Amino acid sequence: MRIASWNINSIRVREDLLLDWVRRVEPDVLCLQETKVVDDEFPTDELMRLGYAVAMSGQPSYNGVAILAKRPISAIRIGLAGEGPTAERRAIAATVGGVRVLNVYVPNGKSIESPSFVEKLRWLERLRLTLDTLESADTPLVLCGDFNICRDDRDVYAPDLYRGQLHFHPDEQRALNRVLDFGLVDTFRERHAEGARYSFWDYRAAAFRRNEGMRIDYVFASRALLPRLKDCDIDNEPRHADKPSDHTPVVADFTD
DNA sequence: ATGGTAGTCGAACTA
Repeated sequence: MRIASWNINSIRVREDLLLDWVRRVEPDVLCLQETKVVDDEFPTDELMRLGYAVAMSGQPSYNGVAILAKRPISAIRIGLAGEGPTAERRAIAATVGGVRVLNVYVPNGKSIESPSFVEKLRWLERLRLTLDTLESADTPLVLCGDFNICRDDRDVYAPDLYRGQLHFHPDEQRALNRVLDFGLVDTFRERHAEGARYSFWDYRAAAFRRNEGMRIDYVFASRALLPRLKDCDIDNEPRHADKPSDHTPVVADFTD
């Protein structure tokens, strides 16, 4: 079972790139972030023609998450525990092929001095609360998405430049570790110890050409699912496109 | 080169 996560940065602009990638990689589950469309404008028909069912939670202009699956989708849940209908669309969960899948787009935080940074930390606390109250690490579960946090020095191209700054601040690293303490493991790190493997490169300053990136997108697996992990890797190919997303997909393979 | 680039929406905000 192949489960992938990709911050697509506007599904309207990236529709052809997405469909080409899906045809080539054929994920069983694809979690998308930053779709930036309301549900009516989501390319549901095109994806259905490729055999995918779609669960989505969109909003105008910003955010928006979706889960695409080649197998039937059930138990769809929009948002985090306790969120009202006006909350930003940053989380969606669904069950596919016996695996509980949580797809999240963690707030960026803007800067460590910003109130948005505090909101980012609180959002991660609510994610942990959602796991504690509604999920179990003793069943097959994947938590994936754009977390906007580098976990350690290997995950950022210039650790000494970014240390203590946004995406690489101990407060957000601690908040993410509290989420993982639920019973989740970084599947990429289970298979790859090397640094300089990134999932995001800023559009500016030829960052991708220089491989000046960050690993901020993850596929985490519950301790119950981890024994089924075959591999996890980052697919840089779509970042070479004419109009790429600034993120590239993370792909994890599990035995059925 | 004295910020850079991209998306949304149609000025300014987000990333």
